[in-house]
Amino acid sequence: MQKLPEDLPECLVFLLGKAYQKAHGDFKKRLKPYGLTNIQHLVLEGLWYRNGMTATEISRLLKLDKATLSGVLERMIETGWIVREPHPEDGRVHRIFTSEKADGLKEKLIEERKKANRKILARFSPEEQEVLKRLLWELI
Amino acid sequence: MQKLPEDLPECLVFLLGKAYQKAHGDFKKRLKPYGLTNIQHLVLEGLWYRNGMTATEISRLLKLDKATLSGVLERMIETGWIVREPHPEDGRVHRIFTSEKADGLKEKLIEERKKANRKILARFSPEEQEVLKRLLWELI
DNA sequence: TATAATTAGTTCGTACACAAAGGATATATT
DNA sequence: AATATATCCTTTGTGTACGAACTAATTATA
Repeated sequence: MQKLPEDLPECLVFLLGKAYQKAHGDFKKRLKPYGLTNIQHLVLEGLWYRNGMTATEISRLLKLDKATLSGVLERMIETGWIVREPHPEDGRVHRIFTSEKADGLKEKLIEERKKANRKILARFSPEEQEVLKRLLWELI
Repeated sequence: MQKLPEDLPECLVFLLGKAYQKAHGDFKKRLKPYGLTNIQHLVLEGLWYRNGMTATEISRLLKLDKATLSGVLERMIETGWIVREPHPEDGRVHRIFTSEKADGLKEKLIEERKKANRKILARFSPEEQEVLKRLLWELI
């Protein structure tokens, strides 16, 4: 990247934004052939971890805003990645399950994420990889 | 953060997203009293570095999509943070300048960014801070 | 000099982020 | 039972992010 204003390149707010922009963009391209967005992929990974969660549980687990999630889930139902079933005991709640279409692609989709991750990390030594992960994890 | 699916916590795509989410959210709160968004603040910093840039130059310098920038600049003109002047020699081009309102708050606004940055880095040792910055920088 | 290619900027469409407010249902309190 | 409170989820509004198509103006080429 070219020269930047003042000490902006020292600023984590800026650096994290651009690093995220890059990683997000790379992964986005990988998912495009599947017709999935990054967030939709993340929701699937959440459901493969624990199928049948409610929207609120998904929101908490993946730190996704519930207002945002509402629209994401709606689109994923329309495109057949997930199904929604009413909760038998609580009329407010709907439980979310992955579809057969999604489950059929599970291994491939998880592998795409891992590939994207490996590509990002490829430029670092194993020690650097661990440090970076640890520091980012501490930020969260 | 609570327990997460599979090896997702190992994934840089995910970690960067959440770290960005956090840093962005913190800074956003700081800027709220000024009526500025994060991106608008970034544009001002860019202009304080080199006033009179065109939209395309700002876009390249700060890695902002030109379609996105178009709307951002429009709102910043409406709210009086910047002014736009036609280029005397090239009819396609408009040059962007910071307003007096913006310049009057320059020191405060830059200090807010630095404070946000220091808060993020506070949990790390000086060595860790440098490593984190270097690794993120290499990603970009 | 007519035409092609390039460049600056806008507009459109889709998706996400998130604050705030609202509707529906469930539970607790009186 | 009636009211209050809490929870689940959606809707609305504003601000990005970005691909794609488009206009207008400029420059290069035949």
